[in-house]
Amino acid sequence: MDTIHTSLTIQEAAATTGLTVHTLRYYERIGLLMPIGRAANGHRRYSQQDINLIRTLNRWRQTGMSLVDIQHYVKLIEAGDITAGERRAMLEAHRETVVRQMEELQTTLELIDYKIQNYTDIEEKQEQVKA
Amino acid sequence: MDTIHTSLTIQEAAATTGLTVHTLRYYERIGLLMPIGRAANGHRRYSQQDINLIRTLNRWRQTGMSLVDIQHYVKLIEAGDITAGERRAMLEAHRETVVRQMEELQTTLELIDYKIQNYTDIEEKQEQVKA
DNA sequence: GTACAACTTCGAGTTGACTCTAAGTCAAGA
DNA sequence: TCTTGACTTAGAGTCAACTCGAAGTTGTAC
Repeated sequence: MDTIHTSLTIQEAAATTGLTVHTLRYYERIGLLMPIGRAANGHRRYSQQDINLIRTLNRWRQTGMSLVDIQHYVKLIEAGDITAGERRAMLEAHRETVVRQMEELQTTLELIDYKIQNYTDIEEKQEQVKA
Repeated sequence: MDTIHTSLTIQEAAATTGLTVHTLRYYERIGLLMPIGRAANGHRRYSQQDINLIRTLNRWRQTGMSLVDIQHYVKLIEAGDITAGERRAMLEAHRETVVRQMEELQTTLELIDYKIQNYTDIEEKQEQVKA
């Protein structure tokens, strides 16, 4: 049966978000996700909105925001538009850390390229000796 | 006494590398750093070469290379020029992960800016209501 | 000569973020 | 009906990377 589902099971949610079912339940348990809707049998059903939120939170996670801070961010969302200013402030702070990370990665990239060149030179010298 | 020291104490090494003295000793203990030279009293003395290596390893760390992989990298350095090819391979692999991280950060940056704009719009609407 | 601070080792404890297990419920298929 | 497999909860276990504490040594400052 190819149900046109507007909501996803936990397996499907895991598949589309790249998290595991364990992690999805864990996130909900620690209050990082608002309680997810349930089917008649008690099983979780993830709405498209849930999925979008999870994708967003996952981006914050993967760029170094802690679970505690993300928790706070979600609380702000739940509290409604009145918290828009505070949410903006959080994102502006996170923006700074993202920019700093990019700078560090850029510097590291240059170091890597420099060292790769060094190692390549050494390898070429070794080839010459053999020849 | 302003000694012109060519080598640094563990405190000084911590200060210039941004690591803690605990972490410096920990790194040495797990074999991530080759044994550091000692003064007559048994205290560690970090040479400029040690400091340079620590700075480099710290870059690999802060861009996501695991301690186990860094350990391996240091072993290769200790083994000399013969390992240049393997070191180059490691750095080429790490280069890939660094580039991927940068891409992810860039995407996240765009999402952050989009959301900051959203929140700013909401805040402006709230100002209008008050006025 | 004794207090003090900085060092030493070794092992234990902590933190953040999962990850897994046990025990149980429930619906669909053979 | 019985098995199978996905789901549920609560709590325990794991892992990487530190981080700290205890007990002891040493070198300068008063």
